[in-house]
Amino acid sequence: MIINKNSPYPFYEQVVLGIKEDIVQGIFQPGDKLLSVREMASVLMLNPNTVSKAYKTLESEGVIVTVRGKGTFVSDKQQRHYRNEQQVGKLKEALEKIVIEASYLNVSLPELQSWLAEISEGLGGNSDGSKKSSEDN
Amino acid sequence: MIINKNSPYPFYEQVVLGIKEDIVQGIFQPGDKLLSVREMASVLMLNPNTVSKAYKTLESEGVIVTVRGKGTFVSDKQQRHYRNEQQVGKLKEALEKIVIEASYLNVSLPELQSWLAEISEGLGGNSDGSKKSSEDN
Amino acid sequence: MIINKNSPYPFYEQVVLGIKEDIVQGIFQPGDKLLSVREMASVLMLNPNTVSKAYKTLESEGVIVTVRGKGTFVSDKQQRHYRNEQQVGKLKEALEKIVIEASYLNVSLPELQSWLAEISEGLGGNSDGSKKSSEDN
Amino acid sequence: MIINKNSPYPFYEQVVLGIKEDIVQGIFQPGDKLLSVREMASVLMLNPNTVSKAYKTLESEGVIVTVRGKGTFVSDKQQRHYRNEQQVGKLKEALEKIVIEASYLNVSLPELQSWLAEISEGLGGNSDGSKKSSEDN
DNA sequence: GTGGTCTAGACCACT
DNA sequence: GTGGTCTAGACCACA
Repeated sequence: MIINKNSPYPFYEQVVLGIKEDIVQGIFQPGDKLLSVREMASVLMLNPNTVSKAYKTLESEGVIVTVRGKGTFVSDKQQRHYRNEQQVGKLKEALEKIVIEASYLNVSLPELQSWLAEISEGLGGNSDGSKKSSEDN
Repeated sequence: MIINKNSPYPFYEQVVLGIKEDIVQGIFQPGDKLLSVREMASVLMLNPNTVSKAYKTLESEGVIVTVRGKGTFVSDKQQRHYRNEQQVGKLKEALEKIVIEASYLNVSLPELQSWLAEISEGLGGNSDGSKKSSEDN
Repeated sequence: MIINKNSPYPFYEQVVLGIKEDIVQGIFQPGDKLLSVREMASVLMLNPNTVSKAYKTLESEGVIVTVRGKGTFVSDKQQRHYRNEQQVGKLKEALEKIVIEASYLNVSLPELQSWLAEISEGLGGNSDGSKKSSEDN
Repeated sequence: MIINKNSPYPFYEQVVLGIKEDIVQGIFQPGDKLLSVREMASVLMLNPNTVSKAYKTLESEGVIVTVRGKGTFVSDKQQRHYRNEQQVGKLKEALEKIVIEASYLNVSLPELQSWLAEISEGLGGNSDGSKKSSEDN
């Protein structure tokens, strides 16, 4: 995971997304222990408060669970993979925004579609146990 | 155009997006005069400064042009439709974020693809003169 | 004289400058009669109020004089060519601003100097009677 | 930096220019942290919003970068020193205006040239590390 | 009438 | 602490 300090996205959101990405890719499996807030902060060169906020966000979304005195773990699949229609709505809205912006940047629909396929391919929605290398994250 | 006062997006960004959407849909044509800052503010129940900020943002993106003492107008297509690769990169990144979130919400790739098609259809990249009713905005 | 309706400069200032330019170039001589406000407005496709404001500005600077019932005339040289140190100060300040901006645009000093020479050449500070064609103004 | 509250230039533009000047003179170096919006506002006796607007303008020009929650910093030279021909055109136009006004104030070309040399000397396009005192600002 | 600038003061997100 | 957003209301320049 890399934090882009010049990104318009807040650091903590980048952490949230990065961890989700790792889980989607199967790098992290349910039950795996995450780095502690301090370790993660050290690795990413962020303020521990920032990492803490990210963990809290993930926990509120049910993605991870914190066990006092033990650490933070990736929660079970069932717990996270429920379909919140409200959030689905937001997602659709975000996609709509992208389509409008794309139109302004001369990015065609087929191009968007190919991006979509390409990204999905890259993430590899593999929910099986095959881990991917994460050396450069 | 409706401003969602509970949205996490700033009002002025919603205005920016809304106007872009109207232009993409052909409701606004190049050369058309937008509502004045005050009128728009009144219609949307926003502070004129907020609308002004949106207009300035759109102007800096080349979407509209303001003529002092006259008003604000939709600029010519040629002027806005250049392809800024940096912004295209951002767009792709945003799409990536969506794919990850989708995976989390149990939204499948085919579903995303169908959304994409559906949204594009709805906007209808019609660059001809046929205006669409704006009732459904 | 051409009014650039997309220029950041106000129309009336462009008119002021344009007339001064014509006088500097010798197209207008002391005593010459200017177009009436209405004629000038018609020629330049401007609102008469705008031209009127330009004329008033020029008159307050002593560049032209208005004779009631007769029209507006270029004033005598002596009257206009006095050296107002306050305005000279402003001029110097404006030049300073240009130098700073130039530095930001990678425009070197020699380049600025050559521009200066070139522009002066173009205007041709000819105070003799030789008129220049003004067809394209 | 001094804000002239009687100047025809907007405050925020004066701030923009003043900061650029400081950078050109080497008082501010790439990476240096600017005063916070509130501090600068306090020092200049302006409203924070006005300073904020200046900072945003500078950021949009690539002169400075803001890091959320951290502050505002002078950006790297490479990032800002690209040559935008459109802006160069504006610069030339501004110089032209000055030449015309100069002619009206009996300021000769040689005098303008000496001003130019003098100003450049004063700013001293020193890109080395030698800071200048800012007492005379 | 138009948009542009400025102020004062509030609240929020981020570090 | 930082900057970002929003409001309310004032004044000005321009057409």
